[in-house]
Amino acid sequence: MNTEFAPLLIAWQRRHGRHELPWSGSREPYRVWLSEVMLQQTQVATVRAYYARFLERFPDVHALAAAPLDAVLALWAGLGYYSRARNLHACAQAVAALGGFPRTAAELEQLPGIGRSTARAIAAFCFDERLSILDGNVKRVLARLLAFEQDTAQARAQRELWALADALVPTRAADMPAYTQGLMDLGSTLCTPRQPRCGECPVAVLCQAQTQGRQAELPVKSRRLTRGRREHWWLWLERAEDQALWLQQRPAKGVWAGLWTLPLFDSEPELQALLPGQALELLPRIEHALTHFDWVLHPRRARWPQGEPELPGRWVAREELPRYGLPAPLRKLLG
DNA sequence: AACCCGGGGAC
DNA sequence: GTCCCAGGGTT
Repeated sequence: MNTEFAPLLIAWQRRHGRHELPWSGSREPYRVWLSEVMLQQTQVATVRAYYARFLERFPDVHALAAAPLDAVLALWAGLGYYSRARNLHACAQAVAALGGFPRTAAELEQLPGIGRSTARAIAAFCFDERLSILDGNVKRVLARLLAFEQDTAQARAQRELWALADALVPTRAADMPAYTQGLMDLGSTLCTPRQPRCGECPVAVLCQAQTQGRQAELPVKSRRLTRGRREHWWLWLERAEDQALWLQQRPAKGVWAGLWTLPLFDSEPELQALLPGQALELLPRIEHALTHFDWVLHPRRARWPQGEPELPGRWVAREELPRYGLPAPLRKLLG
């Protein structure tokens, strides 16, 4: 098994793998790093447009390091997991100070926003380091290939999977890019969560799940989190003279960290208290699903005659909005 | 070890 | 609706 798997996967990747992605085949650390971070928990289809915009605006790590954090967040807005943007910026500055990206996974992993798997992906693609990634794709491929029965959410299972993954890497270092890409491509295009296409799989002959007909049962994942529910009232305040919006920046931690949003209130009376006696326009509720809770937002629209409300934030002119990072539901609300 | 962090694609 | 996604950071 150890010696048969990699050659089969590599040959398949070169012929049938994905070669048309914007970052395919790149060995430039900046481009590889940017793609890997954007692709964390985010699908290829979503990343494409963001990746192109980032490269255009920040062609290299020095351009990114020199940019204000707010400009990075504005460009990241809508992609989710905003700590990635903050860490991306901090990482760019660290790399610029170092004079370039480190060339080993161990060193890369010390940088902000680069964990074990991302560090190894960069090291494999750019520097041929013989260490395996372990993302969602690889966990699924390994669990099926080896009929790995443990709950992959458990720490012990993770440790074993890392060791198993490293035991499968190819002998020749120069094969690491194709091999690493092959793991991702296999998990993404054939060894899919549901209805895997085992008939086309290059390693079906080695696959214990395929032999046992248990593809649908593997991998085993336990964690089932209970989703909460939050409800807020959202004040859409427009200045009478020019329709400027009152926006406030979110704290550096928590949901929508660093993004700009309409003021949020825990109740309607709290919101109304800012505009005594004034009629509010009730807009349809917005239901926004996040990973850990469902968020119900009640937009209330009002005009502000002149001056400033007694709230944190600032007036933002309509034409200035593109320079601000707005969360996806607000972008939709404003149309 | 458990929890937090977005948004959307695919079914 | 549910599951998943080229995971990492914090507590």
